[in-house]
Amino acid sequence: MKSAPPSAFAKLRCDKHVGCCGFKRGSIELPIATNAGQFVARYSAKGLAGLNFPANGGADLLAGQDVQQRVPTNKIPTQISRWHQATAAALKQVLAGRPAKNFPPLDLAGTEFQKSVWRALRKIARGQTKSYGEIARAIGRPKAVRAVGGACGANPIPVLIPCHRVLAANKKPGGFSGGLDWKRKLLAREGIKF
DNA sequence: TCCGTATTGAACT
DNA sequence: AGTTCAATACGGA
Repeated sequence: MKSAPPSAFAKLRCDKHVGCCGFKRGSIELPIATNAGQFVARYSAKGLAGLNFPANGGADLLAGQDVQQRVPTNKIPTQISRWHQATAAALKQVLAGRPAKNFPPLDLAGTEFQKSVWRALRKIARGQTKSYGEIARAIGRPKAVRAVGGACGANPIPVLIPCHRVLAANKKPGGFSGGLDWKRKLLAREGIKF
């Protein structure tokens, strides 16, 4: 038996109108089945633009207001399929506590400040942690400590951009957009105790 | 402009 | 060891 085709979930977001298939303005969402549930990846024409944790009651991301149209599997651009394979592989590696490689290109939408924070987050290796203050110093804004927390919370691609590796200065867990259980789980998989 | 925040460190019980 | 508090940068409304 073949696995279920992603077409049941693949949908096209379009800023313009129904039938806009150029993928220049819209984005497409694809599921990733893991042993921790079904994640949903969102792609723009430039790369991976978002990653959502498994929704408890169902795929809430797919119910977004701006979803205009389902996309048959064979209409998914081969480039996005390729990115999606890389995303799925990288996600599963991180969930297994292993370093991820072969990232898809990331299309990060945010302010310059947020993007600089996210860049700093990507430099935290598997199994290591940093504090919000350390991130603030790393980007040359030593006093923007709380703002770093805000940028972490606005991280559109959790897990792959490892915001879970940021703890408070006193080694308390801080917060996590996907819920602290996820943060603890991810850190535990990397052998980090706190 | 005002408000909330995934902070921090010091000064207190 | 827990609590309170001010300083602080940023982003959304």
